[in-house]
Amino acid sequence: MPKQEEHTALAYEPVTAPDTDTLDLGILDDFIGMHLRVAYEVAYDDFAWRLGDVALRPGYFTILTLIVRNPRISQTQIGLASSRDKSSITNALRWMEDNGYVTRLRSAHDRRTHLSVATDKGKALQAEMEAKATAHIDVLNAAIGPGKRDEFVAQLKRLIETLRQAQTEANTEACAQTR
Amino acid sequence: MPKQEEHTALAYEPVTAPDTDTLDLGILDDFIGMHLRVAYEVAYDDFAWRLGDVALRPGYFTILTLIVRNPRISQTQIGLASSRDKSSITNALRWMEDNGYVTRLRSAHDRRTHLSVATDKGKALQAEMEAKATAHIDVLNAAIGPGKRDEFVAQLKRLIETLRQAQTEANTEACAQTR
DNA sequence: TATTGTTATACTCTATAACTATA
DNA sequence: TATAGTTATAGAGTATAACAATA
Repeated sequence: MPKQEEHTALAYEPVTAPDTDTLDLGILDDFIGMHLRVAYEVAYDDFAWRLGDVALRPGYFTILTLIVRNPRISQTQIGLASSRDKSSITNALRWMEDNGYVTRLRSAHDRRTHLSVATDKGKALQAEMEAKATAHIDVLNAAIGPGKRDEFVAQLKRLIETLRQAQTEANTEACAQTR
Repeated sequence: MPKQEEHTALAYEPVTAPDTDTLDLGILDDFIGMHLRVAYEVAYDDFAWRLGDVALRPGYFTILTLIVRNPRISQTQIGLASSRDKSSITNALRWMEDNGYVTRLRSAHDRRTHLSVATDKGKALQAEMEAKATAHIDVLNAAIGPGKRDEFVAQLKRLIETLRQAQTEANTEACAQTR
C-alpha cells in the first residue's frame, strides 16, 4: 500500500476543479479576521523590506520608539503600550542592550523595576527606522484613501477595545457562575 | 558576578519611570502595522472563544468554507483563496479527512490535482461554525460603525493589493538590475 | 521543464508558568 | 501576598526546499 493512502482515500473519478476565477467565497468575503491577518502580513513584510539592512526586526521598532520617547520607561509599561507580555519584552531588550542601543537603570524608589534609556546609537537607529516607517505609512495611507487614515485607525482601535471589553465581561460572568 | 549582570549593566540611581497614563506614543499611534497586529489577535481570540467546543481551529474555518461552497476545489486553489502556501493546506486537509469532514477525489483530467469535497458531517460543521462567525462579525461591525463595514473591508483589501503590487514591482526591478 | 501535492524542517511572534528579588 | 523581571519551554501559524508523480 503506498504511503500516501494512509491518510487519503482517493477516488479516481472523472471530476474537475471549479474555475479559479469564479470561486464562491461566501461569508469569507465579509470575514474581517481573514483580511486582518493578510493585511498584517503584507504590512509587516513591506516594513521589513523597507528596513532592509537596518538590523532591528519590525517588532522591535515599537519598543525602541517607546524607549526613545519615554526615557526610563519600565518593561511592564512597554508591554502594556505595545500589547505584549512582559516576557516578550525581555528578549528584545536584551538584544538592544547587548548591541548598545539601550541602557537599563534601576529605580531607586522600587528596586524591582528596570528602566530603559536609549543610547545615542539607539536614538540614531530609532530615527533611521522612523524615517522608513514614515515612507511605509505613506503607502498604507494612500491605499486606505486620502483623508481616511484617522477614521481607519480609529476603527481599528475601537475594534480592539470592543472585543477586549467583551472578553472581560465574558470572564466576569464565568467567574460569577462559579460562585 | 551575579548571572543577571552578564547582560545588564544596571546603575543604581535615583530614577523613576514616566507616568503610565501619559506615555508618548509618537509615531506609533499612526503606525497601522501595530494596530493591525493587535486587531488580528483580538479578532482571532474572539472567534476562537465563540467556537468553544467546536473542534476546528479558527484558521480551518476558511478552508472548510471554501470546500463547502466550491465542491472539488483543488489545494492550490484553496491556498490562493486563503492567502496561504499549499504546504500549509496539507496539514489542515489531512486533519479534516481523518476526522471525516472532507473527502478527496482525484481529477480525471489532471491526475496531479486532489479535489476536496465536504461530507455531510463537514457541511454540518461548517454551518455551525458559520453561525458563530456571523455572531462574531456582528460584534466587529458594531465596533467599526453602522454602515461602515463595506468601506472598512474595501480599505483592508486595497491595502493588501497595493502592498502586494509594490512588492512585485520591487522584485521586478531587482531582477532587471541583475541582468 | 513546470506543476500538484507531500514531507521534513525551521522560523517568527508570542504566551504560560515557575522562579528570584523585591515590595 | 503581590509585583517586576527572567528563564525555560511550548505553541500557533506559516513558509521554504527537496521530493515524487504527473503534465
